[in-house]
Amino acid sequence: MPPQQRPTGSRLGRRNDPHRRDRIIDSCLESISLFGVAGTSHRSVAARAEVPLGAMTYYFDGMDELLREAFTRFTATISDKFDRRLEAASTTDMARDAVVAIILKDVFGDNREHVLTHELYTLAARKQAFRSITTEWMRRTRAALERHFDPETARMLDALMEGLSIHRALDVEARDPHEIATAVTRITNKSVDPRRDGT
Amino acid sequence: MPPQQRPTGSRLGRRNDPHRRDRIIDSCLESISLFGVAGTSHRSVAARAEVPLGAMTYYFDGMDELLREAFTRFTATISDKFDRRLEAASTTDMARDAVVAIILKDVFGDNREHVLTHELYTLAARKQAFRSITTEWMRRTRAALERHFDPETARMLDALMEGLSIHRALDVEARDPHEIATAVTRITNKSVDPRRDGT
Amino acid sequence: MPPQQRPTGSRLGRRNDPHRRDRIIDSCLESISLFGVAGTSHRSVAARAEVPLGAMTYYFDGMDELLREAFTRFTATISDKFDRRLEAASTTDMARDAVVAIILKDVFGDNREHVLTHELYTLAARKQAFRSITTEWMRRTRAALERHFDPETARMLDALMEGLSIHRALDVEARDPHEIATAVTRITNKSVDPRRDGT
Amino acid sequence: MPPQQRPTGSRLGRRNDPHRRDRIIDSCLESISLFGVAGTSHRSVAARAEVPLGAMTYYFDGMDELLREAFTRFTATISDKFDRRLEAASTTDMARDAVVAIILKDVFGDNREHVLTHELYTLAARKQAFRSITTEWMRRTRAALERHFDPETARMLDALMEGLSIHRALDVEARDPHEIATAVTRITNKSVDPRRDGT
DNA sequence: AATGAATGAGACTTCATTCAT
DNA sequence: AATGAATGAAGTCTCATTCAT
Repeated sequence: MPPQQRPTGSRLGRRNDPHRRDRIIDSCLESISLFGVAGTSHRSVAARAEVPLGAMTYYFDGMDELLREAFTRFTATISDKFDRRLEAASTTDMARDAVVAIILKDVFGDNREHVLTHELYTLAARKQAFRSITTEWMRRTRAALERHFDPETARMLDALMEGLSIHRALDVEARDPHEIATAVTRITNKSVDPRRDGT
Repeated sequence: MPPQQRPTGSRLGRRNDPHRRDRIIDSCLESISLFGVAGTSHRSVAARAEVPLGAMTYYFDGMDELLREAFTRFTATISDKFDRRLEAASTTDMARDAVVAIILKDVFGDNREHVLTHELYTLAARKQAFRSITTEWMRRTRAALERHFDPETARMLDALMEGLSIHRALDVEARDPHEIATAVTRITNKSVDPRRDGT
Repeated sequence: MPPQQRPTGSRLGRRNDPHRRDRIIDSCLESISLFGVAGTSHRSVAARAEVPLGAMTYYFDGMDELLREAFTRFTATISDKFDRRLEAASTTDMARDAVVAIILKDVFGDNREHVLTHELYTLAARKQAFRSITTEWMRRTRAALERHFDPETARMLDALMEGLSIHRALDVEARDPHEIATAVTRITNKSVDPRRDGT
Repeated sequence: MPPQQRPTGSRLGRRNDPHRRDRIIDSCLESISLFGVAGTSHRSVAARAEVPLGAMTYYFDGMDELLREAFTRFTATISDKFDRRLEAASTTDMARDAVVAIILKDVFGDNREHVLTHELYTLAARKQAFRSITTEWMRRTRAALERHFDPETARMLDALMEGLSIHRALDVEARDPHEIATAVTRITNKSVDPRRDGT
C-alpha cells in the first residue's frame, strides 16, 4: 500500500469532513428503510456511514435523538416536495390533479417512503417526541392544501390521501388509477354536505 | 421425592392447562400494545403469561411465528366486531352512521387498537408474511362494506376510514365529530364522479 | 486434540458444575483484592472464573448484587475465624492475647484482607446496601468480644483493633509488636474511667 | 472573522484565569465526595469546574495525577485544622478534650470527610503513590499529638481516633459521647502498661 | 497555551435460542 | 411433553486520551 495514500483511519483525514453528521442521518434513514427501526443499531448505521462506532454517541445523544433527527429530515423533505407541487397548481382542478399524481407516484416508486412513514407512525403512537414530528408534518400538508381548499376539506383530503396511500401499498392487486381521481373529486365536493343541525 | 406428593403447580398440574398457547398470544398482544414489538421479548411475554421461558420456543417456532399469530388474532377480532356492526345496519344511511360511529369510537377508547395497527403495518411494510394478514383484513373490511356500497365506493370508504382514524389519533386538537360525518357523506356520493373517458 | 476429552465449551460439561455461582463469587473477591472494585468487571471476573460472560448476569442481577454477595461472604469468613479464636480463649488475659495475635497476623499475611476491607468501607460509605453488611460484621465482632469484655469495652476494643490494623497496614516502618499489646491492655483497663457526672 | 471583535469568554478572555487548576482540583474532590472515585471522570469534573474537557489532560497528566493532587490537598486541609486544634491546647487534659471534640464533630458534620477518607485509603491500599499521601498525613497527625503525648501514646491515640471515627460513621445507632471520652482517657493512661520483659 | 473533535476500548445488559433432562 | 439452565451475539453507552489547530 503506497504511503502517499490518505492514511486509513488517520485523524488527519477526519477533520476535513464537515458532513459527518449529515451522512450519519442519511445512513440512518437508509438503514431504517431497509431493516426497520428494530433492525437499525448504532453499529449498522456507523458501518453504513463509514464512521467509527464511537462517533454515534459523540454526534447524537443516544439512539432516540438520532431517530428524531432522521425522521425530522425525512418529513421535511417530503413536505418540501409537497409544497412545491401544490404551489405549482394555479387552479383548484390543477390542485386536485397534483394530489392524484402524488398518491399515484407513491406506489410506483420504491416503497422507501411507505416504510419510513409507518416506522414513524409506530414511534409516534407511543412517544410524544415523535408525535410532534408527525404533528408538524400534518400541519404543513394541510397548510399547503389550504392554498386551494377550505380548512375542513383540506383535513378530509389529507386523511383520504393517507388512507389511499396506505391501502395502495398494502394491496396485492394494483388498482385502477382512475379510482384515485374519483375519490379525490368526491371528497372535495361540498354540494351534498349535511347541515350541521341535522335537517 | 415421591411423585404422588407432587403438589398442584407441578408439571403434572400444569399439563392440564389447555389455554397455555392462547394465553401466550394474548399476553403478546398486551405487551405489544404497551411496549411495542421492539419492547416485546420472549422473556417479557413469558413473564406476563406466567409460563416458563422455555415454553415460548416450545409452542412457537420463534418470535416471528408468535407475532404472526398474535396479529392474526388481533385483526380477526376487529373484523368480527366490524362485521357485526355493519350487519346490523339495514339501510345505506344506517351503514354510513355505523361507519361514522366506528371511526369516532376509535378515538375515545384507549389507543390500544391504534398502536397495534401501526405495529402491524410496520411489519407488513417489510415482510410478506405480515402483508397477508393485512390483506385479509382489508378483504374482510371491504366485504362488509360491500353489503351496502358498490365495490369501488367500499374501497374508497375503507381508505377514508383508515386515514381519518390515523389522523384523529395523531392530531393534537380534537376535531368536530360532525366533520367525520361530512367526509363519509362526501366519499359515498357518486353524483359528481368524473367520466372515465375524461369528458 | 483427542475427541474423548471433555469437549471445550460444550453444554454437556457445564451442567455438572454446581459450584459455578460459588466460583464466580470467589473470583470476584480475588479480582477485587488484586485490582479493586474499580478494576473488577463482568469481563474480568468471568475470565477468572472461566465462565462465559453471559453467565454473569444470568447468575447475578447485575454487578451490585455480585459485589454484595462477595462482601457478605468475605465478612462472614472473617467473622467465623474471629469467633473461633475468641471462643478458644478461656480467660480475659487469653482473650487479650488472641486480639493482639489477630491484629499482628493481619500485617504479616498478604494485604488481601486489608484491601478488601477498605473497598467494602468505601462502598458502605455511600450505599446503604453495603452498610448493612458492615453493620452485621461489627455486630458479630462485638458479640464475640462480649464473651470476655463488657459491651462498652467491647466497642472500644473493636474500634482500637480497626484503627491499629489500618495504621499498621499504611505505616511505612514496621512497629514494635509490643506496642499492640500495650494498647490492648490500656483500652481494656477500666480503673481510670472518668465518672459520668464529670467529677 | 476579525480578531479584534473577539468577545469576552473567548480564548483571550479565559487565558487570564489563574485559578483554573485549583478549581479543577476542588471540583474533583467535590465529585469524589458525591459519587466516589469510580463515579468521577474527566468529563464530570470538567463540567463541574466549568472548564473544557481538553483542559483536564492539559493541566494534569492523567486521572491519577489529578487524584493525587486532590487527595494531597484534602489531607493537608484536614491536618491544618488538626494542628490548630492541638496547638490551642495548653495542657494534656485540654489536648484530650480536643481529641474527643474532633472525633465527635466528625459524626455530626456531613460525611464528606468520611467518604473522602475511605476513598483515599482504598487507593492507598493498592498504590504506592497514594500510600505516601496517607503516610504524610499520619506523620503530621502524630507530630501534632506528640506536642502533648509521648510518641508511643501518640500512635495509639491516632489509631484509636481512626477506629472510633470509622465505627461511629458505620454504626446504625448513635453512641453515647461519653464513651469517646472514656476511650481516650484509657488509651492515654500508662499506669497499667505491661513490662517489656513480660514480668 | 489551550481546546474541540474524535475514537477505540471496554463497560453492563438483554435476548433468542439450544440442549439435557 | 415440557422446561430450567446456559450462552454467544449484539445492543447502547461512557470514557481517557490523542491530535490538529
